[in-house]
Formats: sequence, C-alpha cells, structure tokens
Amino acid sequence: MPTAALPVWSEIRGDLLRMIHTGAWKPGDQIPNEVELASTYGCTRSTVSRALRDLAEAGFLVRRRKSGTRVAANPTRRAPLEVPIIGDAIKAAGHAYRFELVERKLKTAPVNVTQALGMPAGIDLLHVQVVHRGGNLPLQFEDRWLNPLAATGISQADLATIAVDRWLLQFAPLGNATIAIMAEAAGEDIADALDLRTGDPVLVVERTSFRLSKPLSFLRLVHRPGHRITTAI
Amino acid sequence: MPTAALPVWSEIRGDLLRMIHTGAWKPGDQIPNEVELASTYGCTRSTVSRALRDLAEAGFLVRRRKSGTRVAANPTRRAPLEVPIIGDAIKAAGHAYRFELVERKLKTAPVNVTQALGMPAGIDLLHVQVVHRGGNLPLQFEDRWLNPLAATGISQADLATIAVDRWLLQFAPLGNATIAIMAEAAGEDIADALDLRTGDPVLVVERTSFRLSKPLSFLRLVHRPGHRITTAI
DNA sequence: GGCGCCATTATGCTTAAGCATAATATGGGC
DNA sequence: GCCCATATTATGCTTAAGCATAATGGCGCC
Repeated sequence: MPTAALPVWSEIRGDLLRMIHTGAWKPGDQIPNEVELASTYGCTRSTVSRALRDLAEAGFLVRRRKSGTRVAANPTRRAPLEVPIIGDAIKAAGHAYRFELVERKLKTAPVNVTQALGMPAGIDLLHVQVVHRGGNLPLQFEDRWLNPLAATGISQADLATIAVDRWLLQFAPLGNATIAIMAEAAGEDIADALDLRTGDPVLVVERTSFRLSKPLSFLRLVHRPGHRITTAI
Repeated sequence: MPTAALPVWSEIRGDLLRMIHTGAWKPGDQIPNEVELASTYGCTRSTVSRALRDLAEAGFLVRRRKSGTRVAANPTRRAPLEVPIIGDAIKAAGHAYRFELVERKLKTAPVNVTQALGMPAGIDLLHVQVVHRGGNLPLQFEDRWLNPLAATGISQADLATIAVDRWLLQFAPLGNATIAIMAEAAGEDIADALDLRTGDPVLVVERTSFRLSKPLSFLRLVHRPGHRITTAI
C-alpha cells in the first residue's frame, strides 16, 4: 500500500525538511525563492508559500522580504508545553482525583506577587490554596493570588466543589501568561502540604496570567519529587 | 495615531479571540461558519479561513469538516519551550561563557539510556560530560550519550574547542526529540561539578533525540539552583 | 567619497473560483 | 425500527492573478 495521500504543501514541507536534516541545506544557507520552488515542484507559489510559512513558524526557516528565505542559523526549536487542568491530568494518569481547599481568603498580597502582576503594592487579592491528590497521594500544591476584578464571579464560586483552575477556564478563559519553571527545596509549609521532608527537591511552575489586559492571577504550582513535565518536538 | 494597520486575517483573529475571552462564545460553543463570517467581515472565505486556522493551531478552536468550528472545550494552551544553545544563552544573559570538557569516551551505556534511545542493551556509545560556566560560576552540567553512527564525524570533532551542542547543531541538525523536566537532589558528582552541596535542588532537563529516525543522543542537563526556564503564551 | 532617494525583489496578503474530503443528515428498502 | 446508500454541508486544498510591503542595492546628486 502506498502512504496516504498527503496534501501537496505538506509533502513539500517534508521534502524541504529533509534537505535540512540531511545537511544538504545547512544552517544559515539561503534556499531557492518561492517562484523557483514552485516551478521545481510543479505547483503554484501559494502552495510552496504555505509549506515555507509552516516551516518558518516551526522555527526551521527564517524568512525576510526581499532578502529571501534561509535555514535558521540557530534553530531554537519550540516544544509545545501543555498547560493542563490538573484534575484531568491526574485522571488521565489513571489515579483517583481529589482536592482539598486549604485557604480561600481576601488578603494583602506580598510584594513579589503584586510586582509580577503589575499592581500597586499592598493591594488585597483573593488567596487560594489547594492540595491536589492522586490516589490519596498529594501530587500538587496550588498557591494562587487572584484579582477579583478580573475574575468576576469568583466570590460566588464554591471552590470546595469546583477546582479553581477549572472554574477559571469556564468563566475567565485565560489570555496571556508568562511561565517560569524552577527547582526548589521544599519549605516547611510545602513539606507539610505534600507530605514530604523539608529540603526535598520540588518542581515549581510559576504562572502570571492576564485577561483582557488586566492582571488576573499569580500562581505557584509545587509538584512532589518525581514529577516530570514532558513534551516532544 | 491609529494603531498600525494589521492584515485583515489578523484583525479577524483578534476579534474572534475577544469573543472567546469575553465569554461571548463559551468553551464548546459552535461559532458561525466560514461563509457567514466572511460576509460579516466583508472579506473572502480564504481570509476568514486563515484566521480560523491560526486560532485552531493555537488551540482556541476545534474545527471539523461538516460539523463546523467550535470553541475548544478544554483549551490546552501550548507555550513555546525554547531549546537554546547554552553558550549563546549565557552570553545573552551578559556573562562570560566558558566550558570544560570533563569526559569524552566510548563507554558501555547504562540501561536507562539504551532504553530511552531504543537501542540494544550493552552497546557502546560516546559519553560526553561538559561543565558550562557563566562568569566562572558553573551553571550547567551536561551529561550526554551520543550514537556515533547517527552523528557521523563526531569522532573527529575537537569537543574541547567547540561545545557539543553547537557541533550537533552544525553537523547533525536535530530531528525529533522528547523532553522531560524534573527537580532532583544533587548527588555527589553533580554537587562536585556545579560546586554545590549534596542534596541541593537542581533542575534537570532530559532530552532524547533522534535524527532521520535513528537514535542520536540521550542528554541530561543539570542546572544550578535558581535557574528558571521561562516562556510566555 | 558619502548620503539619500528610487528601483528592484522576495515575501506577504487578498480575492475569486473550483474541486476534494470528512462527517453528518436523510430517505428508501427491508 | 434499523441499516445502508446517497445527498448535503463545512472545512480543506489548490490554482491564478494582482496589489502591498519590507529590505536591499545601486544610482545620482552634492
């Protein structure tokens, strides 16, 4: 059986990618322009363009008007880093999911939080802490500061019933966000919440998110040792 | 001054995205089809289609032939995770870059490595260890197992002069790879190499890469405490 | 020689039109 | 009522053609 008939642009993309991988075209090299490629592949410029655009978006090519298309000098590959709903992820891994609301209180936010969100120091934000469990083992500690003005309706939400992240997804789909991943030693509070020893290495994901250009939430997700964030490129 | 004139498809994309962010269109909702949207925006179907395709690729929309386009039920956002050349990253951060080749030797690879690469146990691979320094501080410990058959020419390369990652980029641009990020406690060897205390939390990135469908390299990058991997969505 | 303007060039965007394909809806036969 | 063939429908792909725009390179003016 022949392989399934892929669209032409996709075939071309594969072909061009092969030129890069085999080293026929090296990083920095200029490649033929759209018109030439169109004639070699016997299709229109649009179709070639689609393939080139795709490869450029994937980081393999760099395109500039007038000067043409070249193989990326330092192909900074971009791996898709998923931002899942924690409950779904735990269930997908085959564990029973349960979460405990530890805190839910309007409090003066610490400076690092207001700074990250670009808000005035000393402002009151909704502080939410949740422990997410998979099969009774505490897997993730969620520590979140929410701007009630951007997440309208959060005051009425019953966060002991619906997980905050799911609520946010439903009622305030997130816009922009910056993400940082780091390793830290568990402090006493984290060790307590995740049932660890102080000093154990934990993987921390910090996310500062905005919605409709307004600061929405500052979030720290602390994962128990052994947790891996995985992706593929 | 009016805002810079964006292309029509991009304006439409922004407009549709606003519908999602403001909650006018909720997760799961069906949105108007291409022809309707084209008539409301006063442009052709192709242009609308471009905007919709973009939003679908970004994970906001789900499109299916015949049944139409709907807002993604669980918008698993994808953040671009960059895979930089370490030397460039250190220089970009404003530090003097220096690296030391610690080991470079053909050795029997451990089981976890051969397994990850899908190679027979007990095979010999090129083991390379490098310490990357920024302003004299050891920032990253690189521990790599290379398949000489996929990285032809590596035996001749002077890895004390050119960093392995840069060499690979030049002579064997990487194809597919899987990536895992985790937190670990520094063992004695790591503590030694990075000038830390045993047990200090380190951020580890593991990358298994293939080239032209052949196993290429298994890599562990160990970062000193305080290192953050950042991205934005 | 140096500077600024203009022509050139490759990519980028848009329209128009048609065929292809996947998936659903429908209707006829049993 | 159920099942299968067929019609319908929305997305997906491709062509063809033209204008728009960003950069570059060269020409001419000073």
